[in-house]
Amino acid sequence: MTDTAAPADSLHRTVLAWYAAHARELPWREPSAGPWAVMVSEFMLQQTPVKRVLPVYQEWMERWPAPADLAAAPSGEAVRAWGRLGYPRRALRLHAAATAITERHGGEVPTDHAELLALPGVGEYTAAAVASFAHRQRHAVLDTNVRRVFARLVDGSEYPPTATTAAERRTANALLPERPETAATWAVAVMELGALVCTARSPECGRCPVADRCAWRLAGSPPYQGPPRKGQTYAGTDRQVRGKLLAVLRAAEQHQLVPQRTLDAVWPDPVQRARALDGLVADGLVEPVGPGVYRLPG
DNA sequence: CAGTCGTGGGG
DNA sequence: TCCCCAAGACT
Repeated sequence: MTDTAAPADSLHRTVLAWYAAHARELPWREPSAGPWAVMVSEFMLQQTPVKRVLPVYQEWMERWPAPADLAAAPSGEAVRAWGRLGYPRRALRLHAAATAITERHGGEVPTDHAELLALPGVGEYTAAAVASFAHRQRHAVLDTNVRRVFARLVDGSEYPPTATTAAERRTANALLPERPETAATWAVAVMELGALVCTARSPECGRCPVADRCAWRLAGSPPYQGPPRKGQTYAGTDRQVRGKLLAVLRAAEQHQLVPQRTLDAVWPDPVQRARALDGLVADGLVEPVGPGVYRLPG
């Protein structure tokens, strides 16, 4: 045997061949893309589609080609450059991760999974993704795409459970090729299959290389039966107000101060407005400079 | 562990 | 139009 146990071997070959033929060309997958590039892309891709990440990613890497470059900039500049990607705390965490990498790891993105996990903004998924994609290590990489593919292919369910379970980790590990290099390509290949073919809403099973062995299809594609999946409410919430406030602050020049009344214009309810602004300050996304004057953190 | 945290595009 | 959801992390 080479890398894989017999039953999974055919599955590996099939998915890897599909990936070789259909993988998207993305900048963080180029041979020139190092661990930092992979890490930046992973932060930006948390809950944000590839298409919207691309332009911001390109500018970001030109401006801050290494962790030390970002660490040397004010955190507010990271928030500004983040633009409208959403969840701007990710920008703050990426800046904090760059600082930690610079201070604790000599400016090199760590290779060790536990050290990656210890970085701000790096959870189970991102640690495994960087270790796998950038450092070519053998890790189960469980993101929403992979979980959905395995739910269908292996478990016969249309959707995975709400939170990642031990059973899912066992499945992912059991299917992981032995050879690290193969495992790393397998991880990104399964993810790509979920992103392009085995999608959440309308999977294109006619184009799926493993449709013939998909447990969900073989069961007749039964509709999801679990508990109703949580819808994300947004309109009228603090999140929307925070977004509007931060948009105003991003639009200001770096050293320009924004007066309270400018912020007051974004939302009619003063109570909610104040709560949202306080939250942004507490999160470190906004810096109060003086009485009624704000800016992005310098 | 369920809630919170942005934003925009496609069905 | 409205609703879903997109390479999650943190509390």
